[in-house]
Amino acid sequence: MQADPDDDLRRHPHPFVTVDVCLCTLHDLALHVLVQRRPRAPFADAFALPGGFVRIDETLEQAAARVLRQKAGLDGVFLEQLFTFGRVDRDPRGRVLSVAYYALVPATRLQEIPTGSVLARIDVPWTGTIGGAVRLRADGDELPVAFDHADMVGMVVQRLRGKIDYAPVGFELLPDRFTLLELQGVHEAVLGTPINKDSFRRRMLASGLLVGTGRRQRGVGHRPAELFRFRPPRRGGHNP
Amino acid sequence: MQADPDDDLRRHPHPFVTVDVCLCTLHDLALHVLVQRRPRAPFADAFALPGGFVRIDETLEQAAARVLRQKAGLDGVFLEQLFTFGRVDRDPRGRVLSVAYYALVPATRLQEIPTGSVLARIDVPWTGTIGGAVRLRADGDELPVAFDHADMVGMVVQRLRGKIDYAPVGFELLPDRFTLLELQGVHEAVLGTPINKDSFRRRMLASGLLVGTGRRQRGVGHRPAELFRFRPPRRGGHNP
DNA sequence: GAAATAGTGTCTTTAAGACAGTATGTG
DNA sequence: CACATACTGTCTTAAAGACACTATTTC
Repeated sequence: MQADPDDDLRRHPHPFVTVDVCLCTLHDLALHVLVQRRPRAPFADAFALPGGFVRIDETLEQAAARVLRQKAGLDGVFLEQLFTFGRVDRDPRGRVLSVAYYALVPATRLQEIPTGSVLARIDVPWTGTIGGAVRLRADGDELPVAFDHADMVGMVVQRLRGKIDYAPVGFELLPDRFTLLELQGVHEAVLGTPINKDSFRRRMLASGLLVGTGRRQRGVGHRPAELFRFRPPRRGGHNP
Repeated sequence: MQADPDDDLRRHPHPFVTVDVCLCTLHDLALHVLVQRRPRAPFADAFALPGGFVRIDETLEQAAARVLRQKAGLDGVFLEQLFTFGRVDRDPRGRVLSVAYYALVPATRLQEIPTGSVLARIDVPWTGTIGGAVRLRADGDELPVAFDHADMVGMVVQRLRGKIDYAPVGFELLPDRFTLLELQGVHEAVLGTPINKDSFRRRMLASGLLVGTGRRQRGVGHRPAELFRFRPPRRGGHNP
């Protein structure tokens, strides 16, 4: 941005800006996302991600956290910017940009979801990190998705797949204490492919991100596994 | 976004949106970025990335491409969205969000840079992919950087470091034909660390991204290396 | 021929995959 | 005791790093 002839655009109509939050969790070993039925046009009766306009006095991250609080009753969860969607015709009501965020929570924190909201299973029709829109299902039926939100959720899956191998995001989808097999289940659900158990074990234990609690599972019908806890790395970021 | 009480915000003042473009190239085996001296306040005489307001009828990517064309005379270069910066006080004139893009060009396409523009060397004060602001230098002197643009450039370096090992971005900084050592120089400049030559060779030749032209370097004072060309992968995205 | 980098071949090291075998809970 | 998964140890395989050696150009 700089002072130049473009400046007079400030007095012209300019785009509106919203945030949309893709709140993901793991359920039945599959990624799910929270969507809400739209009561009116556009896209009446279709399902949309929770979102809202960015206020003049809040940052984008604050706006996303506010949406999460107001529409899902959640606070203090993993929240990260995803991408800004700017197709000219993405909202038929006018020019609306959307800064998409994604949030990750363990299923234990989504026991009661607000009325009108649905936890939809994410169906990924591509492999690897190719990317593209996904389909959403509830009780086996495909849900109609509003706006470009199917692209947004698709990009979340793409981002998670690219990130889970070197950034500690898998833990965000699990409760405080978890077994190695549960963690592997998260990785497999995100990546959409089975993982070699032995090397996953070794890799995780060698990563230094896990700290064993002395405790074990109870009542599992077989030898109980040790429960681990996530230990955040010393400094932020990835430092190879 | 959805129809709810928030809708009346549409009639309230809402943020302006700009795009800023971080145009990077390689010069003297170091990453450089194009910045422009600001003639007036705010940040008068400091250096800023080229940018401009997003028009009501263009996508974000079109806006970034337009800025690149108007302010650097470039067309058809690698261009990708980076991040959207939304600090409330990032522009003292008012609430202005900025969708940052980064572009990559070979130095050969930046022979003549516009007057008022400077190709500044990027000084990275951190290692790995930790991230954070960078410093810019021209002729050894540190340049004052306007707005949050030092953070933007820092995030470009962070993104490139995370991406260069599995996505074909290194080639965008080289001319059509290049030697393996030149390609290694690009990777080393981006990563900020030396790379094992033997394994880099093997890795690159095994990647299938290079196709040898029969031609060789000329007049280099030693055995000339073969010139390679970049062959884009079959499908988009990364598919492990 | 000296200097400098290109390019080849091979040994070592490290991480992943495969798999056998033991351990320890529940029923 | 049967069963299921946890956990350990070892062999194999694949990729990276190290390094020695030959090749080819300019000066």
